[in-house]
Amino acid sequence: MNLDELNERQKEAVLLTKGPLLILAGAGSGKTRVLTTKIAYLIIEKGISPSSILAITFTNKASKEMKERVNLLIGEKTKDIQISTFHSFGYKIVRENYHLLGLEKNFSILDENDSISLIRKVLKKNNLDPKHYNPKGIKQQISGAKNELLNPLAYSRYAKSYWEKEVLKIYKDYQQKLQANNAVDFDDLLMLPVKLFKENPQILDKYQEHYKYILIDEYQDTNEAQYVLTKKISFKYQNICVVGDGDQSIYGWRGANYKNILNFEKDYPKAKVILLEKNYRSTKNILKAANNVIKNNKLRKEKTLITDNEAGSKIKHYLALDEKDETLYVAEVIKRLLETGISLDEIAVLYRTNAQSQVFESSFTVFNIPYKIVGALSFYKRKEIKDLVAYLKLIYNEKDNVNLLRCINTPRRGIGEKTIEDLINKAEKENVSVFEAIDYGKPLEFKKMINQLKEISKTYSLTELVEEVLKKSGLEFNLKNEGTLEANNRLENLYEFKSVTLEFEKREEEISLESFLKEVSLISNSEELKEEDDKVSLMTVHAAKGLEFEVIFIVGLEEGIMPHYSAEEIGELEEERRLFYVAVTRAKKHLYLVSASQRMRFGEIWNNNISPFIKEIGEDYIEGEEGDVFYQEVDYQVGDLIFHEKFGQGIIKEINNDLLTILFSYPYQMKQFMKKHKSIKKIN
DNA sequence: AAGGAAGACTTTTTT
DNA sequence: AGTCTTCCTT
Repeated sequence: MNLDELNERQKEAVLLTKGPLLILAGAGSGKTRVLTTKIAYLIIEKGISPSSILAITFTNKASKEMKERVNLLIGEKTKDIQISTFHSFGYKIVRENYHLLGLEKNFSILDENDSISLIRKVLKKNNLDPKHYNPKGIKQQISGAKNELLNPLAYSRYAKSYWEKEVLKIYKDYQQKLQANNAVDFDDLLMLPVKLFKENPQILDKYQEHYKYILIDEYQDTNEAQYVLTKKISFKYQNICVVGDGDQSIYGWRGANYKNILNFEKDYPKAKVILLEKNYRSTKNILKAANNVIKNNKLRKEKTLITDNEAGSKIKHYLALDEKDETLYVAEVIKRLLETGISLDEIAVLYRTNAQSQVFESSFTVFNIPYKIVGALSFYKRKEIKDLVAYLKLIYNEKDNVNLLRCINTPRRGIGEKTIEDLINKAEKENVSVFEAIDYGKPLEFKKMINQLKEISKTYSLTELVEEVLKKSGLEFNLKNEGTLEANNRLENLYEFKSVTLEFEKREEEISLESFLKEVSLISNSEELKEEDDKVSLMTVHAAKGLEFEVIFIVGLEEGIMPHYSAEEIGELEEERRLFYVAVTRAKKHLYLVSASQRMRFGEIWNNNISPFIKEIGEDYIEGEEGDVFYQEVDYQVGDLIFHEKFGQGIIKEINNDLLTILFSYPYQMKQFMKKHKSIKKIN
């Protein structure tokens, strides 16, 4: 194998195939290349069987990319390698051993919202007021416990405060409900395998023999459960290679413990450590800015990235009036960049919270800038899709009460609250599932329908099953009848779901309701919006991790947004700084930072200060847009004549603060511009 | 049981 | 500001 394209350190990391290895890889230092090359090297040069390699990533996107890149190196053998996310790997183990974990074969996976609604039910049953016992907060608490591998018993020893003791009660009930539903939640997918291995050493041994070579990406983001899981599997052969960067640890809030990376050498005394500090991605300016920012973190291992790349242009900062102006600025710069030959897919806009995407969506639509939202409110979280999936999940696992309750009266079929309550009570008394408890009236009609669909699911294809569900359930009929714009939209989404199943049937070898539901449950992002699309990417900084773009806009750089107002302790603030660091290091050539001095939040206007992180960059590497055309302040009046580079001559019809409404001649008509927009000039 | 109105809550980030 | 929940009326 030709390793000439790797630098010495990278080569070393690839060649070291035996024993524990920690690769501390700075941003843009080619760690994915190292990982994929290493996998190929193991197979081609070392003759390791692909099936004995386990490569773990955090996101589906990352695992998909790894598969693609390994595939380029070794071709179809790739499919024998276990490349998956932690959760997906956990699912595999649980499925292979369901009987030892108190589950039936067709167990369901409850997503975040399913879990929360289950907690709501537990609260209701215990007569606890959801206003006082915030279901989401309790979910987080339980989730935190599970990530620390605390089952209710262990948690009872740990729980000290009044609040924790209250949570404990709910946790216990919640676990029971899960069991009764023949269901697991996301966290169980990590926790159950560990439980399995603790209780069954011979099974652990089987997995240890199977996966002799283990590679883990983004190791700084592992939580206790993930840490213990991989430690157990790798313990026998100790061929474990982990890659990470403490400076990019941004998942502390979901239990990630970047100390796992610091402790690696303690866990594996024979561990080798390789440092990758050479950056191949960014310009010197961008990299120096990033270094300057991150060095303000006290709780870190010293590391300085260097690059041979050119100095590049300075980072730009623009102070927008408000969130609308922010989008106008970005849109304008994008238009300008396109003229210099940069293409849309080389540009990304990064923000702290999903909610910030909305303004960009509307502006980009107006300005005719094609965009795609990466991650975010996904297709699968839409109401109509969740309804449809609820039917599928119920068909697959009739004990899944959560999904039964979701669809039993959706669309409305005259099964009201009282009826449902009676059914739940009956089920509880008889110790059966709600589905089983149904024996008369309208619910019985529903039950018969589901049973029919069950039969259908045995012989029909997935897509045909979906069609039947849409027909028999009345989902389709009701939306068609409604006829509103929104209903049509929902209907389209349901039809779109058929292309999801079609695509799945084409792609996968093993087509079953089971494998399909697994994928739907674990892929929460509507990720594949066709990568090759030439569009600007909009995403959260979290979603941007691992990606790179020629041009990056980081928007909403205000105190309260980034750093987020919820970050109070020093540790949390440092995580916000790492987040900013991750954002900055996504940029290859051009980096634009934008803050808005005013922003609408929760329907209120907020005045925020500029993010302190911007000052940390250092004056040498950043310049304000003040000197730029964006800051020409001209006194405009209604009736003034304007010249626009594209629309020609126009006249100001209205002035609203900094917004001009200008009437252009045919065929352009009325358009609105910010006063300081560079494309317009006053004609004297 | 359904539909509409008032009211609460949201927006941290993901599997 | 927009969505989701709960309450109230029919």
